[in-house]
Amino acid sequence: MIKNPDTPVYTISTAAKLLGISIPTLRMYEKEGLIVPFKKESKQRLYSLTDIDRIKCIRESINRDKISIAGIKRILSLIPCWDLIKCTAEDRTNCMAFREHTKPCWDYNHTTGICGTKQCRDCEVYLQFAECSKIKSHFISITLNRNS
Amino acid sequence: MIKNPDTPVYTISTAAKLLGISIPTLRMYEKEGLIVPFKKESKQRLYSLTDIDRIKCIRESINRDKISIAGIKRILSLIPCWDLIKCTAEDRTNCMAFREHTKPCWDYNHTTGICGTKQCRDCEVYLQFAECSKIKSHFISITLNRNS
DNA sequence: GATAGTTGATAGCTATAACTATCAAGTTTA
DNA sequence: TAAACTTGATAGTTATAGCTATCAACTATC
Repeated sequence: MIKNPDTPVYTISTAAKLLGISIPTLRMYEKEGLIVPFKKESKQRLYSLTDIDRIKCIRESINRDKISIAGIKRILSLIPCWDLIKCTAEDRTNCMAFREHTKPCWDYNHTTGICGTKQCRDCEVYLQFAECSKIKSHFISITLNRNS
Repeated sequence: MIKNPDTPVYTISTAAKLLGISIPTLRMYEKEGLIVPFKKESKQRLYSLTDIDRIKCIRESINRDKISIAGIKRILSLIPCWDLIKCTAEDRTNCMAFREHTKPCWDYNHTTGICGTKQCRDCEVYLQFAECSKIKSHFISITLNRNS
């Protein structure tokens, strides 16, 4: 029996039911680069429990906090991925996710560096920031744990 | 002849003309906590050249980038003010701007710590992030200059 | 002291972001 | 092999965010 919350198990229809939203909405979030569901070879999407929680968080930002999707994308683009996965200086200068601030790193097509070697869905950057509030607390720990 | 771009010189009507927007819009941005114009004793507002540029930047985020005002507020709330002005640990735990992530630090009523001693408008945190793109580049310099 | 600007506040407009319904074609499952 | 899903895509709906007009009262400026 699978208990790992990161294992993709829910089809798009069950995910939509669990969240109380429509299927096209889930596809839109994906097209906007907010989520990266698992995809079978047949292109069928599967969502994990963490995915469901991530989408709940996105919906709270949109509905309760009135943050637009473009706003969420910019916020996610601020995650210091280069620091988490320890990019080389060369990796960084070649990386659009490092230079821009329009969308999350996992919405770029990475070919070089560490990002070229793994699926963004399985990357610690994606996994670590499923919850929205983690972003600020990450910056707090970065600044406070720094030895200046 | 005054050349300092931070000196408040423009009335609200000239600021509105320079930006091509209405006066109520400028007052709304202020009410939302996006800007902190100088106020004379008579409550009359005065805007500096830096203020004008700051508002231009806000308008680009809203109109071109489709980021909502609530989204801009959350982004500005991520600025590590505690790190810039070197808050004490006690200051931080008492500070809502440190604990929350809903609006910029300069939109809180600070009474204790360093923030209780000066006007937010004159604070380096406010002055340093007049330009939107400065936020990500600040995080970049924090992470890259860290001696781990 | 009269004209032009300011203040805060309320009410109304409008463009559009977020979402859903529906489609034909393909895939899964029993 | 049929029923129930899925896929991507387009077109339509709706709530509301962002903005403006306008108000009476107050303040600046000449």
